[in-house]
Amino acid sequence: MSRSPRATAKDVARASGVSQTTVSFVLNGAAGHVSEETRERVRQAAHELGYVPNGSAQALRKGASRIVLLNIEGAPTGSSLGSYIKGLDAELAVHQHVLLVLHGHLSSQALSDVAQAVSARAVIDLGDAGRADDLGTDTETSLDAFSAQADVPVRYLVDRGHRHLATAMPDTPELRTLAGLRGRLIRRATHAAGLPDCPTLVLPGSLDTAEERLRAFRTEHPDVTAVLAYNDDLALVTLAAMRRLGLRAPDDLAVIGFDDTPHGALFSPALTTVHIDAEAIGRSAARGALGLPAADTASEPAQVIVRESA
Amino acid sequence: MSRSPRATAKDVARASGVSQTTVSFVLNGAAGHVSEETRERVRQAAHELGYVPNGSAQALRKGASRIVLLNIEGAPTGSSLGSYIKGLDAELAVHQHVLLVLHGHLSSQALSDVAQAVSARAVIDLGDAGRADDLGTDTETSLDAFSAQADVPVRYLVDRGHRHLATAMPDTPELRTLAGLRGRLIRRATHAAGLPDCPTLVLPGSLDTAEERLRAFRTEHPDVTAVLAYNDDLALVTLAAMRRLGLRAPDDLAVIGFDDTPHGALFSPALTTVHIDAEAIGRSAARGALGLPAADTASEPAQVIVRESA
DNA sequence: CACAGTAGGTAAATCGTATTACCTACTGTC
DNA sequence: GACAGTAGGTAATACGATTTACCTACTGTG
Repeated sequence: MSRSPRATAKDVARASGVSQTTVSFVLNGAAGHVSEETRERVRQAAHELGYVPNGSAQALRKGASRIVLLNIEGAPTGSSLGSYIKGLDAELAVHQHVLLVLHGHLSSQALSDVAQAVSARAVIDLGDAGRADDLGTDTETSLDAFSAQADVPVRYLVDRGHRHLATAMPDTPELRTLAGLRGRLIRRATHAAGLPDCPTLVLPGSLDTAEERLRAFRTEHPDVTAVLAYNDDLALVTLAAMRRLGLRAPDDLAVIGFDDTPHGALFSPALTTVHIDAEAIGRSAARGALGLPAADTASEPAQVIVRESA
Repeated sequence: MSRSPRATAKDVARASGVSQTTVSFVLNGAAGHVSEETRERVRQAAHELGYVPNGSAQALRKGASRIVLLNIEGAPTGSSLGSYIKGLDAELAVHQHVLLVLHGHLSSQALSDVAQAVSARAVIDLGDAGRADDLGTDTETSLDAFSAQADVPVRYLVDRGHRHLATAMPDTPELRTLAGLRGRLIRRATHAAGLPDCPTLVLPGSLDTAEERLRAFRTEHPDVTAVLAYNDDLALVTLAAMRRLGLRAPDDLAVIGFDDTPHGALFSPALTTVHIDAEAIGRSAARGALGLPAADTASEPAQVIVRESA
């Protein structure tokens, strides 16, 4: 079917007895006047030869490739970030683009170097929120959308009578920028709800240290009755530490996660969490990156999945 | 520092008073005779202009880009696959390559089309194991290395007196190929250990159905005393289903996971799991893809992290 | 002095595509 | 029958790098 050196536009031209120019016109549906017969002949030949345009050549000529860069700063893609990527990827695929995910930690400079190297069509930098420290501007980035629904769980907790909330944040540098953003949004939401200041419980991955930290936090902030964790993983750490300390959720302390990962339901007590339509956010981020008008289907609002822990 | 249109080799040439040919020779450290003075002058100019070679042009000329494709078939990167990617990414970065991760589900054809479109330097296809159905050939792909250490947990269980083992596999199509491979390797290991046939417990993500399935499985295979799950997530589903049925691990049924994810330690009973040096496997996969000799530092062997569940 | 060899460098072709600027019929209109 | 307009198409160039083939001193050697 396809010989070793793959067919070029010139090959297609030769096979269909026209010039390479015409091939290009036909295959790009461009303006050049070409008769319907010829169009068909060219399409045929292209199909038979298994012609796939060389992306590098296209990128060189047009100044931009069909690659969109996503920098996730080493964050794990298991949670809603995974769905986000899925949506992004799917929507890009519709428009013949591919998503290039950078899992490493890059400086802003390194990132833009890679961007140039592949002539990226667009760059989505989830580490950017940490660099540009002015959350005030309404850039409405995907990150914003990602974390914006912080007030949904806050309202839920308030409705249940909680007034002293706290956030649980990871101490790993990988997540600092993303976590920082979500933390600020939560604080903004509590403030808007007229609640007192919202202290932060910094938790490590290790259970031993977590227990330690939680104990200290409880004595320092005895009036806190509910914890909003950065994500489900951290919420589970909190619950596990509570179990060690003999505390029960939600009575001693209510815990609510973020992301609706599968693990949450398995735990005992089952984790109450916030479901975000990350896939839709990803799709809309894709449209944004490509400069397309916003999609017709908006994303569903955030939703509290009520289980046992809050 | 860097004006809008980024500097090309021609700009560097002009700035340092040489031809573009010379610039290319200097920057690639190639054979062409160039005096040390000139070299230095060119490097200076390149640095000052913030010159980054245009990857598309390079790819076009050389026939291959500095991009390596990884198809993960939509699998979540939270577990050891995440570490694998991290290692792959890091090692590739050392050699100035970038990893392009495809999260969608592509046909073999679509994959090779993308590969051509970006002139990929190499393609690593984790879905490939499912397509090429002859596990017999010793291709020693990264997948092989990935799942090869199946006999470590089997030996561990046998040492503890278990003789009737089972595997727990997901019913999601995303993971079928990877899971299938690991399942076959486990079966091969049990067979090599002279154990009786090893039935498969197919588990869904939903806890309700899981409970159902487990109950049925227990009546059908009453002699099974230990379960090797495809990964930690599935192991936790098993444990949660057991709790619902009033079963205790490890006494009623021993459960062992795969991947050593953080959640395992949080659970009660804490999950016994298999730690794989996935990052090293990733690094070596990178070297393989680039055609480099195998690294000096081999990966550590698989290791059972003994906690409570087995 | 003639001639080879080398150090230091450059012009030009090439990769595969998109696009601009042409060019050649042919048709209709007055 | 002159002239405009259009349908259908092509030649040539540019994108930015790599690489081959060449070119010009200059140096040493017999």
